Amino acid sequence: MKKLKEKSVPLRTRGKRGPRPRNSVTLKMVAREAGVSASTASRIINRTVNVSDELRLAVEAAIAKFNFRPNAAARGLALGKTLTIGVISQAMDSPFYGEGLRGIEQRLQQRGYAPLFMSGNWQEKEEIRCMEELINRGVDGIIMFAGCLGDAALKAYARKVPIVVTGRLLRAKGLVSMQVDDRLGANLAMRHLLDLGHRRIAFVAGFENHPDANERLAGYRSALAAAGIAFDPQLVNAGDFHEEGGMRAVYQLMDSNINFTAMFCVNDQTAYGACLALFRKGMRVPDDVSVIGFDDLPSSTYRVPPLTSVRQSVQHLGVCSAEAILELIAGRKPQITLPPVELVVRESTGRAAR
Amino acid sequence: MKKLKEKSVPLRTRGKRGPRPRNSVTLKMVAREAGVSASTASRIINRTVNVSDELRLAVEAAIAKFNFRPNAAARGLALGKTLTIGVISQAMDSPFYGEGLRGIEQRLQQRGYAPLFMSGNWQEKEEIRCMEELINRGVDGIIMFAGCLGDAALKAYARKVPIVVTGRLLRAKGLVSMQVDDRLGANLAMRHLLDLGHRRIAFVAGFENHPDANERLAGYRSALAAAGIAFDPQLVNAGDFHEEGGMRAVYQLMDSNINFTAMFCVNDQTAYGACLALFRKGMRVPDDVSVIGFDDLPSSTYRVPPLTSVRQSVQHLGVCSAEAILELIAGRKPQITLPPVELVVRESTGRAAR
DNA sequence: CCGGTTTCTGCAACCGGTTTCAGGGATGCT
DNA sequence: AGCATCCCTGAAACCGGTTGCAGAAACCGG
Repeated sequence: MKKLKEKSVPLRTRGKRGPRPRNSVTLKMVAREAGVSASTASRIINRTVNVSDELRLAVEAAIAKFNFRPNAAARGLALGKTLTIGVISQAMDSPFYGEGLRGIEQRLQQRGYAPLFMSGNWQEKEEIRCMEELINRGVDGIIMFAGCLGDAALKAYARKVPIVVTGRLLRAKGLVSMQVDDRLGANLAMRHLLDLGHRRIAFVAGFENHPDANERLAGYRSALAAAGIAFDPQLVNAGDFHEEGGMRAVYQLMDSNINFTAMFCVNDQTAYGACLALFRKGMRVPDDVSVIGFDDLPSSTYRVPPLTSVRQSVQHLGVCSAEAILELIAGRKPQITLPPVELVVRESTGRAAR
Repeated sequence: MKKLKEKSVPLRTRGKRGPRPRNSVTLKMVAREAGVSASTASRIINRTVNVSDELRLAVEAAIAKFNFRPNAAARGLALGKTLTIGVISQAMDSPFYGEGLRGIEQRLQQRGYAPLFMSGNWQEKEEIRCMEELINRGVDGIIMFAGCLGDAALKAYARKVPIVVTGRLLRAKGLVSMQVDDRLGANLAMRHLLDLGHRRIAFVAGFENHPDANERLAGYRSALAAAGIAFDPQLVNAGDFHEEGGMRAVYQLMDSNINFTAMFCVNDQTAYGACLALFRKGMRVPDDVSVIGFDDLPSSTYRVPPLTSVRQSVQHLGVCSAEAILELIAGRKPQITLPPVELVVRESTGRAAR
């Protein structure tokens, strides 16, 4: 039975193995066509070393002829990198995240990277799942776009893969964080309302422990203090960063007969909800109540009336975070400066009524 | 100088090659820990064959101990599949696409697949770039979510990789298409306006050669015909599926002193623009002009006033297309039925004024 | 007690690239 | 001419998994 003493006989004669699902134009085929070895072809493609013009042209011709494009998985395996960046956001259909994701995609594409998006749906557990999945897939870096994962967990992950996180400030090795100046933005908004003569200004907050939300609340309070107006807790309502939260806040204020002539909302979506609730209650914006948001989403330009907001260019934030993760991967210290927040005055704010 | 006649001496003793960027827990390490070979470990992980309970437990323990997760690139290379689906849309920050993408992501995730999103920005050239890039990356299938790539090119790609395309109907091998019933939707919208007594109904169209847009226009015309109203080309204006197009249409109509009491817009974003332009012109919605959209984007619920629209559940369309691509990959014939379009009456439409 | 199955396991080929190393040819210098 | 250098190029190891094949062990009946 042991007829083969020579066990290392090559099995190449064996029939084709699995199905070959991809229409594979391989490097070898290109090399053979050009009359060179695979190594040389690879070197020409990656411009690793100089080769004679003759061979270069031959290989380039073969590539063009076959329309060859190197297999990304194989290259990723060999190089230990995938040219893919994992991006964790909360929901793709949120206008806020959509804009940021667009910025990320745009910048990454310019550098030959592709984003792999995953959504955490505002749940820490889901975010962890995303993290693990992205790491398995061998992404070269991860952008955590305004997530709710704890700082400690994030730091732990940062030891396995470069991470950029937005919406909070955090220092750790292999991690870069960036946050817009929420407090300044809130101050701009409040100063605008105060300048218009408003004194009873309501604030619709976000989730309790959300860093951005807290900073904006802090800005609200400091602006009031600077204007010599006492802080009235009745004027502050919890929201959820969505339209529903804005609506609930308005109903609550009005049902409690709390007086106010202006509302500062933690983000634009909240402001949209507030506007709708005011409309339902028969109040006109801005004649009866001024409303101001935060983020300046693209759609805010087209609201009726167009919404006054604090612009933070979420798209630009996306671009910057993409830039940062690439720098981090390259082993450099990212030196990113976010554009300043600015007030965009439109038609949802006006002089105080009384 | 030729001291080695034996050229096939293994080079394993050579120092570590490239940097090893990933925190690599490899299959081999797990296998060694469990006291088995890599093959056995692989078989246990994939449940390819039965192995003794003893070994199974040992391997499982080792996996847990190291928190091992197989490298996706390597597995993809070996298997010829990547558990990744390419998704081409036009822009991530569009509420329309955002919703669809969310549906796709949701469904794919349940099946262990991950979506790789790329945006074509409404340009055929970009879509081609996306296609090529996705194919290079070895995605197992591609979902083309309402793109503008030509039918012929699409069919050609379908021979290389399974494709699902939405927004048009197309028959080809390895390709599945799905389209909502635009004509019926347009009919529903028009019947609603006609029932409210409107006779001069403007239509804001989309791009010229866009299948969805054309179908909706056809529905507009057929509904008019059914009601015995002559088609007036003056009432039809070109749009761009965005707010700007809706605004331009309103300005054009009013500057030309063309009479109308209602507007049917090719999609919700166009309707948003129309509402804003009407507001600027001092017209009230719905008292002076009724406005109806198409898509029923989530934000339409929160417009002031809330927008009447034709619901097509873009998210569900996303879910269905994800379902279809998975079926296609599995070699089955997808049998998908889209939910019917339906009219959602809100407050932007009312009885005709005169 | 022995040959024939059946079940399990390991070796090594393979996926498609990248990269090290060594060898050959051309060139430079004495 | 002789020898060290430098530049190119190809063979083969390697990335981290999967899997065909065959050998070993366990099981079975006669």
